[in-house]
Amino acid sequence: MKQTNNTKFAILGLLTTGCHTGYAIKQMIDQSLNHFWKISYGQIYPTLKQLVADGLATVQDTSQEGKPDKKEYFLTEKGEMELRTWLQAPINAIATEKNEVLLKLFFSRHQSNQSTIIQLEQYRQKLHEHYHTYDAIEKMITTELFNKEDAAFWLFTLDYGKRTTAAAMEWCADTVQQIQNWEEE
Amino acid sequence: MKQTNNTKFAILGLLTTGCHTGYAIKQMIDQSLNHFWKISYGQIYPTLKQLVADGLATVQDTSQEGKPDKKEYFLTEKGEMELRTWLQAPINAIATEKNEVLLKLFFSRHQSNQSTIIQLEQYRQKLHEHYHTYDAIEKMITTELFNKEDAAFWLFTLDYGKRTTAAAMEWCADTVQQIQNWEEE
DNA sequence: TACGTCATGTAACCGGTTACATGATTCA
DNA sequence: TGAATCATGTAACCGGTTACATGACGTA
Repeated sequence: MKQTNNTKFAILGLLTTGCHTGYAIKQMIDQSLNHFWKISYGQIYPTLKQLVADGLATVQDTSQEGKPDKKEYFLTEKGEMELRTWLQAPINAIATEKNEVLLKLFFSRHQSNQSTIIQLEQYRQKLHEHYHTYDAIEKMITTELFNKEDAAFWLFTLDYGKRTTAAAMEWCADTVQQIQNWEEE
Repeated sequence: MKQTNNTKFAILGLLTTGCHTGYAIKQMIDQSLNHFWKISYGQIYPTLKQLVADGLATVQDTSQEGKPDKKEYFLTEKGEMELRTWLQAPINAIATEKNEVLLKLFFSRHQSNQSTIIQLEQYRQKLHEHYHTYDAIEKMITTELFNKEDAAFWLFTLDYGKRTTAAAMEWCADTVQQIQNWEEE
């Protein structure tokens, strides 16, 4: 029994945010949803086609000046209803995120403490970069003129990213510290 | 160009923790690695077979009293080397974890604030349960006699889970609070 | 005899990425 | 003429789950 296909709803939702082409959807995902959802063209275009087939969206060929033609998709009423129904449906179990660093740490008695520390420091560095990305997106949303109603929710998702990333960074620092303390004994 | 196949290394690593059968590996994963890695039998058994084919492990049929026969796998020296090499290899980019709650929140202007709050509360409840699971595993590791060298690292991974979960729970509470404040204006 | 645990395995399916193909338009 | 951006699309592949099949052994 399958349950998810949340990607379909991600696209359904993005069609309400001013994105109406596969290309625009992809850009939006890479810019703003990147920290909790990502989709490739290999999914986007077939899904859009499917939405039309299911009567959840309509297409329309549009020619532009100075740019190639594009296909614009718009939600139908049925599509909007589908989105709202999904929004209210209870969430499934929290997905297990695969964490390569934790997996390595789990088996780290097989390597030197120094090697483990290097891994943790590298991880912290990456988390740090992520954190700054969140900051940058946050500034973009607050300064550029987006739909104000959407913006509040988008900032919430960024806050989530910042908080959990900050917690992970602290953990990194503390764990490195603890391993270093072993050495001194 | 593929990169990962970390699952192979997860199994390689688990063979050093006292697990020597596919069944035991599965149990270990469900009990202790569940929050950052999970593997189904559909991957375990074929992978074990592959490890032997690649000379990274050996098999041996063992009959037990009072239990069915089993196949015991042991790392070869080549297998141990493979594990150590992987441990020291730099981590790839941090994987994007798909978060259904954040996805819904992102589009939540399409539903009532009350519905959004319900979702967030349900999420917080699930995080809460996860937190208690971490606590339980932590107690198990500290009380039962495990390899002490392994135990320290295992506790680090649990600490990570607890800290990031705690941060997420706080975010939930604060976000609900903010949405409720809107109503009062 | 039926249930629970221990134990091994695989075929079908599915969500998703990667790599590739194509082509319009603009600008340096 | 060649690079950058805008734009659409798909076939091959892959990691992984699900559902199913099988069976030994102990215990109620």
